[in-house]
Amino acid sequence: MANRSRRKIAEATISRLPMYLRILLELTESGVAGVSSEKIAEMGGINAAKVRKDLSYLGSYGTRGVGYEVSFLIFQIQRELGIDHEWPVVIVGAGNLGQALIGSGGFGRRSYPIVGLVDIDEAKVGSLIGSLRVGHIDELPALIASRKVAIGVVAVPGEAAQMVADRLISAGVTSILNFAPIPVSVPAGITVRQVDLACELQILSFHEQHKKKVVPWPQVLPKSVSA
Amino acid sequence: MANRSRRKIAEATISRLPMYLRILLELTESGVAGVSSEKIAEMGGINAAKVRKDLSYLGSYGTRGVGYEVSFLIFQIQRELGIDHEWPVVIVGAGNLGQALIGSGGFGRRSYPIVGLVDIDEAKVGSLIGSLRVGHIDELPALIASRKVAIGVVAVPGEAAQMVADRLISAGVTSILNFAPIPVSVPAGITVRQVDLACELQILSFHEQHKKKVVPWPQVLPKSVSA
DNA sequence: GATTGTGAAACCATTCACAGCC
DNA sequence: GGCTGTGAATGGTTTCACAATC
Repeated sequence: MANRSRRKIAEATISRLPMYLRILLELTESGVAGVSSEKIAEMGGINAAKVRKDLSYLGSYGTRGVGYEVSFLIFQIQRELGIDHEWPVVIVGAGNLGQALIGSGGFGRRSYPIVGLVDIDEAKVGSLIGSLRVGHIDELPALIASRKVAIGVVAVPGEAAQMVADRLISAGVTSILNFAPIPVSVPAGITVRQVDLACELQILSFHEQHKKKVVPWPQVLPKSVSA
Repeated sequence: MANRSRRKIAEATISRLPMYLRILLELTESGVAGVSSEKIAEMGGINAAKVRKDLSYLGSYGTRGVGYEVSFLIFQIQRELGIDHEWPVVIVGAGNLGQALIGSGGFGRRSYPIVGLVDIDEAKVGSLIGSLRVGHIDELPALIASRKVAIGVVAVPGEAAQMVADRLISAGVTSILNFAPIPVSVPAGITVRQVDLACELQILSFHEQHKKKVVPWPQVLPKSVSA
């Protein structure tokens, strides 16, 4: 409630909010109640001034001379990220990747219940993965409408990605998380995020190569957060 | 050979090189030989001036009035990314995610052969995943030395990530791609990239939430590339 | 006429440094 | 004394706009 129409949060800050949230949840689980920007910075591998500036976008929720209250910050970040309520998601593609996303638990736990898993392959339809029954892709419109799904996850091979995205959108989804290596195009108003696992490897080998040639040894590259 | 000690490539540019490579490979497969910055920009969902500036870091390989030669650009980008030769990788963790990374093919194909898959769980050791035998984590040092592995992939639950990273590093790896939701800390000289699948979802729900409240409809958010 | 390559301008993000507060 | 919050300084990225080239 406090911060409706505060100054606009910088895009770079938004991309770090999930990291802060992860760190704070970790602290909470270890029973820590208060934390300084210095400590958060160290845990995240970034600089303390950045932490303070980022957190100040949420509002002035720290106490000078003391630090931040962990549980209160968690609440504020969750609210900002839109996860003070749940976001049911549908996964298209019951292959290895789809299964990994379900199995990893990172999705279902905390705010993103997986309410449907569908595939185009008749052979997979009806089988069970974890406690989820694999549905047919034709069930998408009904599923999305009945469970009020806003976010669809594309976990299919590249060739099928555009088709799947189109079907998700026409079924009513307004955001897409795409794990296929081919970007999909979408009409205005639909948000897409593209995750390419191999791309991360390429950036890594770039640095690896140049480490050897340019800076022989003691260089600390910042840890990077995806996106 | 042409561009040793050209001006330093911007970090933001590096993060887009994998995208350009993907686009160019796609073009090549459709038999297209020449391309303009405009076309690349359109396919990547970005602005043409950015494409030109990015590509100019590699050298002046375009022809004014004409455009770029696809195959030559591919060669240059691959060289810059360090994938004119192969980078053998080891994956630690034979769970769903490890299997998905192997199965997706995006790794093994093109320059990153998976030369080892190990797990700490004795029950999994010895089983076959695709054509790979699952090894025991104790085999890491031998594997890394004999196959000259520089990059290790961490695909284990968060609790185990730091331990796995430490073992990879002491076995001789100098870069780590971490899929566990907990960042690992490493000594200077070791490069880490952190990929958090749930983090992408959180950013998506942030935009989803604010789309409704702030910008009601026609807004095109740029597609984003992970990292 | 078309398209690149690149200075210069505009914009955004990070870091510094310190006043303000506990 | 310790730590936050934030203006100001710095550094990096994107976009513009146009001369150079084919």
